[in-house]
Amino acid sequence: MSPNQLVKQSRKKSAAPVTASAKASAPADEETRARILHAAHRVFLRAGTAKARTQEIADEAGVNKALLHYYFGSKAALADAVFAQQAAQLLPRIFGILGAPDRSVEQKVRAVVDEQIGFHRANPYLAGFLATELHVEPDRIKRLIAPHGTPPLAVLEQQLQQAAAAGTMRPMPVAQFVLALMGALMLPFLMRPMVSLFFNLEGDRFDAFLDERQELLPDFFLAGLRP
Amino acid sequence: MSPNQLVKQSRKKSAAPVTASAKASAPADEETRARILHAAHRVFLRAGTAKARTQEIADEAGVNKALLHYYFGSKAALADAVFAQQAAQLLPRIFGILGAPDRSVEQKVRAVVDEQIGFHRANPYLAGFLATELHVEPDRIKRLIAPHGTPPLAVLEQQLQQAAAAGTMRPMPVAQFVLALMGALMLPFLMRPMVSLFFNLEGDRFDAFLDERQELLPDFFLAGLRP
DNA sequence: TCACGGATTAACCGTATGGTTAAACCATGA
DNA sequence: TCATGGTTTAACCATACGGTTAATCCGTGA
Repeated sequence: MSPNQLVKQSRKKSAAPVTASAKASAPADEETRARILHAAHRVFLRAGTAKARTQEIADEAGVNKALLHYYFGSKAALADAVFAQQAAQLLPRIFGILGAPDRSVEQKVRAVVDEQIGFHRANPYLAGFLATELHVEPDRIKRLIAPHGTPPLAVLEQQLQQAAAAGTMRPMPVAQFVLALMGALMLPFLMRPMVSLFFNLEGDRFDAFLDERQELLPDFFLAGLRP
Repeated sequence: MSPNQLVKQSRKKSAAPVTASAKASAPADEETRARILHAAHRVFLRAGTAKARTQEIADEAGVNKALLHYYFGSKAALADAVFAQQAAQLLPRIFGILGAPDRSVEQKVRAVVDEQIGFHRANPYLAGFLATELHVEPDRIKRLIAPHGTPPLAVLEQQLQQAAAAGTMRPMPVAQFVLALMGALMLPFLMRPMVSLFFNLEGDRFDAFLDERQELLPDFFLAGLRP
């Protein structure tokens, strides 16, 4: 599943300068657009779209504030673009691994734990940003993310069902299992300040905690699946 | 652990009307203060403190906007009060159950699953609110929540260590286990719109999913602990 | 070389918002 | 009954903010 498959095509009218000039894709300066999007990404992820200020984005992009509107039409539209981009960066990683047709359940669990811990370590604001935006504007995701033809986890579902039927695994609906696994992986990032405070994981210790987690979680979750 | 033990005492100067009149607790109308706090609670939890408007809180409390400042001094202070109150409502439930001295690990896991699913069902915005606020203002929790003398999970930690030493359980640090469990319990609420969309859990189906979850998670997590 | 048009900017605008002020209200007790 | 002081309000204020406008810049093709 490529990221673009997830995102509803929306470039249809990305706020052209009043006169709806054609030439939809790649106008002269696609690079400026990207620079703005990048700046918006940084600012929005840190502050959340509600607290973020367009001026700050413009500054960080090194352009005039009016240019944001020239390219994206409004703060909300820009926020939509960033949200869609971030969701489309996270979800395929999860579904791509867990939904793969050619790996065992065990391989998938080990792979997704490694991948996700690495990913959120490298993008520590992403999970919190998504949770924030989902909370503040719950309907946006329906507007922006396209439903997919076949459920992306159909293969994993079959694997779990067959193993359950064969008696080699505890019966467990995919959704229940995947959401347990993802919750365990994401919560430390979603509530990092609280987690750090209560489990004494400030600074370096948080990293050590993640190393240990990467080690322990796969076996733990696979053990949970044993009958 | 009572809720109040968690919250740093802060009433010391709750923005009295300039003349710092003594009479700290229960001035004439403690009830108005409570009504404002209640309204703030409702508005902040739905919208997050950044998007929430003081006017809306005043309306919902049936008072003039100036009264918010009379009682709480500023929007930020009011937000602090709500945040502290909400954190102090969630955390003792978890630590109270998991840290209890007189229950087995199995009893604790079963109890906390029941309790938390019920609690978040009844307070569906709380988890998202906490995540949002932690993300947007990561330092607030250190300012508002007092560190506790003895770690609240010391007993559980001992139980896990003893069971590991006896070979009846897989070795598992408390933090790793508790954060896996809490993540599994809270993620559906933290990212409900996304979860609902991708696992087809709109409306009633979400409730059914929670019922099923309440049934499955205890055994699943206890199985994960088996050696 | 110059006209065209997209890209970019400085300056501006209306308003929503958090916060303040001065006055009115009202219960209490002297 | 009236002075006191905590409580509440209507009206007001400053400004931060998202958005708009009109002009300028500048590469390109005729």
